[in-house]
Amino acid sequence: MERTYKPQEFEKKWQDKWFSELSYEGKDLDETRKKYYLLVEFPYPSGDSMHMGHTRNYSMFDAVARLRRMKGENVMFPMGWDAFGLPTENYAIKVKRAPQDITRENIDTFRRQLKSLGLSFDWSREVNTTDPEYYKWTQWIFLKLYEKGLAYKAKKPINWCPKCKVGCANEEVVDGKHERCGTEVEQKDMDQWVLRITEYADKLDKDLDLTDYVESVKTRQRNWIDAKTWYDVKYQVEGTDEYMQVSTTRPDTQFGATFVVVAPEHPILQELMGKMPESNSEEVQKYIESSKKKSDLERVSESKNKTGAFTGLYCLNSISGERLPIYAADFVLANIGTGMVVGVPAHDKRDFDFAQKFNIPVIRVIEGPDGDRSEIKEAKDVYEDEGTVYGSGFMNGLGSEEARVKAAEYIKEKGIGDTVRRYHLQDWIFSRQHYWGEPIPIVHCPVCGDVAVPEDQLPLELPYVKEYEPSVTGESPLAAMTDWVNTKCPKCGGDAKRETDTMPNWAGSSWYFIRYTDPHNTKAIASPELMKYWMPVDLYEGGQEHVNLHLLYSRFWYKFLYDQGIAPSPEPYHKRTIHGMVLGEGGAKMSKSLGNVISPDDLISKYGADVTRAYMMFMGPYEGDVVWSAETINGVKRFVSKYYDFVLNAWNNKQGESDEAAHKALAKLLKREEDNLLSLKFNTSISALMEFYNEYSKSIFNQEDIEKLIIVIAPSLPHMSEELWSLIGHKDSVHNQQWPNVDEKLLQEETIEVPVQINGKVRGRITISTSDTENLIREKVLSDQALLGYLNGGEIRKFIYVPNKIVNVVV
RNA sequence: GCCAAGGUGGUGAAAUUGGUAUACACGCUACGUUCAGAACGUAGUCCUAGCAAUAGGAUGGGGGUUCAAAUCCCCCCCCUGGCACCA
Repeated sequence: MERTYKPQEFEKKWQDKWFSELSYEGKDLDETRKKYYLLVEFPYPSGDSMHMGHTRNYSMFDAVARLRRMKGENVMFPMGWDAFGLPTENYAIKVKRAPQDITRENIDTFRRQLKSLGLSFDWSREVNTTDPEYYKWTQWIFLKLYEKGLAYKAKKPINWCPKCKVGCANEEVVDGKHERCGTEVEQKDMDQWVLRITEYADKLDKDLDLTDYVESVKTRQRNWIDAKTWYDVKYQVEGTDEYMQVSTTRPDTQFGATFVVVAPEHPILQELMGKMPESNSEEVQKYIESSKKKSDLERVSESKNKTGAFTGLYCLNSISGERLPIYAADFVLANIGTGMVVGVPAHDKRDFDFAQKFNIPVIRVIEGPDGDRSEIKEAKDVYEDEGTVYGSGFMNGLGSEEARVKAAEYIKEKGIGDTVRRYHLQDWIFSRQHYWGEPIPIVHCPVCGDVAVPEDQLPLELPYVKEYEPSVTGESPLAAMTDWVNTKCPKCGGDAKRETDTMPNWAGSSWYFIRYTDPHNTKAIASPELMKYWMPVDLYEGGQEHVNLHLLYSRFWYKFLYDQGIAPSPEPYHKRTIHGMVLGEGGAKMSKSLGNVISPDDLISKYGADVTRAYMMFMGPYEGDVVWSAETINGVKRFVSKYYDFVLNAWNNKQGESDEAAHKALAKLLKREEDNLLSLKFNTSISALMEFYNEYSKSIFNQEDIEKLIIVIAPSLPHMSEELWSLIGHKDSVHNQQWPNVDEKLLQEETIEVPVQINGKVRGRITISTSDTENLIREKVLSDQALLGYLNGGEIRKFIYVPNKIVNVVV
């Protein structure tokens, strides 16, 4: 049969109408309705077309936005552009055009593509991180951080390509080599701006309890922060007045310490060099030289085979009083703890490996389960868990945790050390030696030092330059712009130079969700009333690649603004969920080089926006990766066009009363759609529609039910729903209709079929009334001849009836 | 090594969270429609035995709890992501 469903003939018409009437605006300060702030990660507008991943994520959440609006909520569903960054800069260098112009064109493409999917974004709130009116406030937040001492300058290593003579971003370094030329990159120390995120590390960890993120996101945030209490203790070097600042997280094992290890690059080794016996100092010097040549990768890959050098020196363990030999070894890292570690071979695998190699004794001090104190002879016996402490003086008999408390008291009392909070999370290096980012609003004055650009001079605009390549000194291309660089000091008026580093691409995305609440405000990042009304974000959906850094950075900025009395809540996002990826046919990542990229434009012109969207939802569960299949989309297309004909036929054959079964099933369908979409089960929301169609497409419906047949598909098939709505004579939009309240009575069945098991095996089913008592059901089962056959006249030991679910008879 | 999420038909996947395993869709098979293809329609499709009714088996493997396990507990295997000599 020829299908009448021709989406190309009406989708554009409805999109034009939707977007010209701005019907999807979230209404500010509307206290009559529940507000719902639905945030999807904004895209990086690359030079290629929009990705299938965007298509899928946005389609899914557009259904949620549309459903919630129909349920009467005041939904804000905004969109914008995260447009600073390297891909555009590299492309600009290649084609010798301004990134500003390229970005504008890319955004136009992306906006057109999003609109051609019929996504109901609130375009009146569009933001663009590269717009000076936007980054004015990014710079303003930076100055606030600077003012509060949370932005500071420090020498930090950057990746330096000696061949191209440029600094490169981490993303440009693949396997230790510069992506562009294949040369091995070096580390070069440069003055850089750093944000003191570690100041917020404990809050960022603890306040995860205030949120409703999916558990895996919380875990990943916690692991990334990895906050630990360290115990730094001073050990005197025997025969000298030098002290070693040794660090551990397990002071409960201190009495098992049999040696001390220093990272080879640690400066204390040079200080001790003169005190070492000559043969030892030579050996240590040689060891330091050789380990300098090793890359990080080599260090790790050799981890099984420990290396090191004995200094010939000993120190006194100030907790146990033991005399410990001091070694230099590169399995200890200079930047972890104090770079000096106590070796406890019985309770640390690495220490054990080292002790074996250098014939150092192994002393056990923590009991295993059931009081196990057996000797540690092999690597597999090493006991790293906690337990009762023995052979440890003042800590004897305590559990590991209590022992640590005791140890902390002890070292503080004796004045030999202290506890320190340390994190895996490092302070955030905020400088980039690139052009396409927000200029850092600082002026370097030879008299006054670093001076903040006054607020009324913001935005500090990025000037157009001729060359976008980083300069041969490793500085940003802005350094060559002498007109721009040379300025006056805002404080003393003397000659001064501007900071030429720019901000990382994480900057603009760290607060965009705030700007959406009040995107055109020229006086503040957003008005307090609007922030208070809309924040926090109710649901933030995004990719797992942003779960570590972006989430942490944006929570950090938001918490900082909260502490300044600007942001209205301690956390920016109430809930955070993660989508899966769309993979190419066969399961490989879609990429230009593999040639397996599917363009949303092609799909929309071939199948229409609704089929594309519904297919994206149907492919698989939201959190999982899905594999593109050209064949499967036909199934969805088939269903969508059949449903279109079904509604039109139902309209032509409509009666005063719907078939009772169909009427009830429709009520259930509305409930299922609502439940599925709100719990992000997009795939089953589409199957539910298919099931209903398969069962009731030949049924008779009345006018009211036909309208519901159209409303129920409005969230997931918005164009077709709108078209059908107008075809049956409505002038207003289906998307402005109320989502029907379902009569609970229609969801209840009076009679149902329940399976009957004999000894756990299904042997038949009986029809019961939902109000039947257990006794009545027992009678029904025992009077069923077919079921009696299975009982074999045996004695009934147990009769189980789970109301409305199942009967099990145990014989 | 550690952390996280998984493993269900030929394929993508469902399973009201302990209650009829495999819904829905793809693919495949047969028949029909069609000049042909595409598209469409009807029927079938977890495995084994049987013409059939039916019986037995099956959710990575093994054990356990329970009237009842894909789901809960213990051990093992495999795939995917992240972190990684973090003391």
